[in-house]
Amino acid sequence: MTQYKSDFLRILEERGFIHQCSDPEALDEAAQNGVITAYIGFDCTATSLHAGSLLPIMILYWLQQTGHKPITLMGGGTTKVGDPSGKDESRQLLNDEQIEANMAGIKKVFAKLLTFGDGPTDAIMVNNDDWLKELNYISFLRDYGPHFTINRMLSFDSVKLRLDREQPLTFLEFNYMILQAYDFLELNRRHGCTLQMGGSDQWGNIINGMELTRRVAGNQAYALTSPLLTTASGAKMGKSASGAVWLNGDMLSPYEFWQYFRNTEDADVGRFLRLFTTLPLDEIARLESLEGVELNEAKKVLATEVCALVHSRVEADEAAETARKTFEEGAAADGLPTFTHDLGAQPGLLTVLVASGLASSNGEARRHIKGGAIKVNDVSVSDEKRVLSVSDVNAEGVIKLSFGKKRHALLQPS
RNA sequence: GGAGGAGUGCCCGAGUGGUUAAAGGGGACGGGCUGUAAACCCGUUGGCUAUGCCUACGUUGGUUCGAAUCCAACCUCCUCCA
Repeated sequence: MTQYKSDFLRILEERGFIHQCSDPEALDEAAQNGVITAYIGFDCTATSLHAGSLLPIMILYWLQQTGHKPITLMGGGTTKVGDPSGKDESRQLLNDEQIEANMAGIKKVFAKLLTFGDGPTDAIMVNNDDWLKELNYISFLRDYGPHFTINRMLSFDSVKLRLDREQPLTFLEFNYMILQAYDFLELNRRHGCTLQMGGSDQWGNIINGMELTRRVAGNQAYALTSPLLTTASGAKMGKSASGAVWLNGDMLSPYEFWQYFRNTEDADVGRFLRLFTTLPLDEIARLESLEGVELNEAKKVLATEVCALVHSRVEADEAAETARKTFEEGAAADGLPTFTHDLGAQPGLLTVLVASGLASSNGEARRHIKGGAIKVNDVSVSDEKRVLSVSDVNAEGVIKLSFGKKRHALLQPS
């Protein structure tokens, strides 16, 4: 491993963010001698990013913390075309208003970790639609087509894999590479951006952009990728029982977000602490050396720290406290997901479970009751005809519903 | 343009006239064991106003008492030929 001299690369290296880097020595040099401007591209297909995007966001965080300028590139233009990589169902195409709304939602998370503004190291958010929509096919081909050889494009893993497996690769997809490369060039021209970062699966695309920038603009540029993030047991990052692990509070409560990280597998604790928190490395080393039950303490620290970064310190502490009451005291902590329901008509448990979001249909609720997964005020229920009434309301004025050991909701009588 | 093959539930994949809401596996969820972990074992894995009804095997029609299964057209993909 290279011994990096710049703060930026040294920190990324120490914390496990680096998978590949195009010219480490030169980039290290550049990062020492001045401000580098770097970008990462993000999808804007939803109003929030999810946990899978946390890793690139943290890279941008460290970039800015070490005195450089982050650019968050929103793929507004590419979103309009639709991502072709999903084979059968082509993603629904979004219109300008939706994309606009999504970008606004996503920016809320960036704003928690990055400082935006006009200063030399302030972050900026740009939308590739700004330049992609202006492109003229013929002049684009003439200006940039000569810089890409099919021979070379065919040699990229992303392409080779598809061809080897005899899966179709459409011309549209094939062109994505070029559009992405063009983004890099455009950012270089507009903002002096010299580094693109991304997941290891983006390596080929990034290299293309780097070379295009060098050929057309004559500027040295760099590529840096991070490892593809999966849990120790191989699952993709960012899915939980209740769906995607959104970063925005209005999509997923801080408490549920906290729970996601609290449930990290043992084998991932150290890695995640390095990647997703800003704790000093010696502190992390201490935490990950804990064993058995004690490691749970490290998981709580992990959950609270990540939650504090993405939401706020106050919300993180509240989430930790809610979890403590719920799991360590078995109480009905008021920070649990809460919903209101009328008890006047003595609603059936099935209906209420669906209303709470713990089950998505009566049938599912029924199965869960049969499977012994449902509790009302911590008492198992086996009767699917069970009805709720005011007599079920506990001393705190709510009814606690549980699905399994981990998911709870409070019913507030209305 | 010609000749063949394929399209099944979240995914992979069996089924080739009724007993099929559809084998098996994966994933996911729940239970057990634990530490709100992993591994392992067990269970569940269309919907509903529910001894019944509705939706579902690429799409639309047809044959039949009855179709995922047979027929026709169409759509999509793959292979070979031109």
